[in-house]
Amino acid sequence: MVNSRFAVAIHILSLIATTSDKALLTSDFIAGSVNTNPVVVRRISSLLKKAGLISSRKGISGYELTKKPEDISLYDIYRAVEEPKELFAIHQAPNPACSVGRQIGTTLTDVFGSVQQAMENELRSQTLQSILDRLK
Amino acid sequence: MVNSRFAVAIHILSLIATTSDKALLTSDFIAGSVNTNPVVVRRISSLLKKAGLISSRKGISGYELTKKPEDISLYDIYRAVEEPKELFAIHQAPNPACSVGRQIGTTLTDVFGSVQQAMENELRSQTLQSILDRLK
DNA sequence: TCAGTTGTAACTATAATGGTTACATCAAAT
DNA sequence: ATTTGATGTAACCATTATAGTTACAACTGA
Repeated sequence: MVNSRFAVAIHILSLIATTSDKALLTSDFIAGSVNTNPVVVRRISSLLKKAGLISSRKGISGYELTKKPEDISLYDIYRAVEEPKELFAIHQAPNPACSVGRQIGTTLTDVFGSVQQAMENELRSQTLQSILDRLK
Repeated sequence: MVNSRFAVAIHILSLIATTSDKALLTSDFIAGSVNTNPVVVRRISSLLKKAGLISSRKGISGYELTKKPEDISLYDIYRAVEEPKELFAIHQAPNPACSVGRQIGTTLTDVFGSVQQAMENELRSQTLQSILDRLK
């Protein structure tokens, strides 16, 4: 497998959304639920904070959502924790002396772009609230 | 970037489809167009061959498509060269003592599955022929 | 002042990937 | 038959991404 940051981010946000006593939500506590190291939680929380999805203050325990769960799409979360890289890489510098080599780059950019669009549209169609509904 | 096998596979198949003199299609020649090492080409060709998309014979130069370009979907190519792994990984062993931890696994499997479906459907909707059309 | 927490830098182990060398195997031309 | 040139594949290396970990500065409230 490649990368579980997205999954962990959703886990973290779900915990925050469903825990009424916010002071319980230390990175240690969250790490216990995710089953990882507290620093991993703080690292991902830091990304979610930069993206404006949660708030926290140094020295004080507790994280809070800054938006309602129905206003946080999975796309928002995805963009918060993933590098803005493409789904599929395109090999560098194909031979411009070859007809295929000359045009494959832009062609693949277009095609891969439409695939990525399809994926991102699906991510946009679901929210943290949809996740919470499924958890019940 | 992560993985350009898919892009290289499409490049290889496009070259095979558009080259009339099949004997020209050595791994060396293809590598010259892709701008990589011939072994990389043979490695990916081997996967395409296992998937039944092309044919070749040891000792004889030349690769050939075994199907018409309109009958090779991008999904077929994708499946030929990518490990059957999920788009997003799910963290292992979340805490079953926690309500979220207990249910997040199946929830994420469902949600990520629908996202992957969306992506794969888009891949199924395009073929090698659509790529060739764009190359003109 | 002190205990507990977040934020972050730094290091490590692991895994995936692409490039490379090497070589066995095979087919066709000579 | 020998030689030449090709595919098929194993093996190794360098690079990169990731998750886990240790360490510690900065901060808050008791």
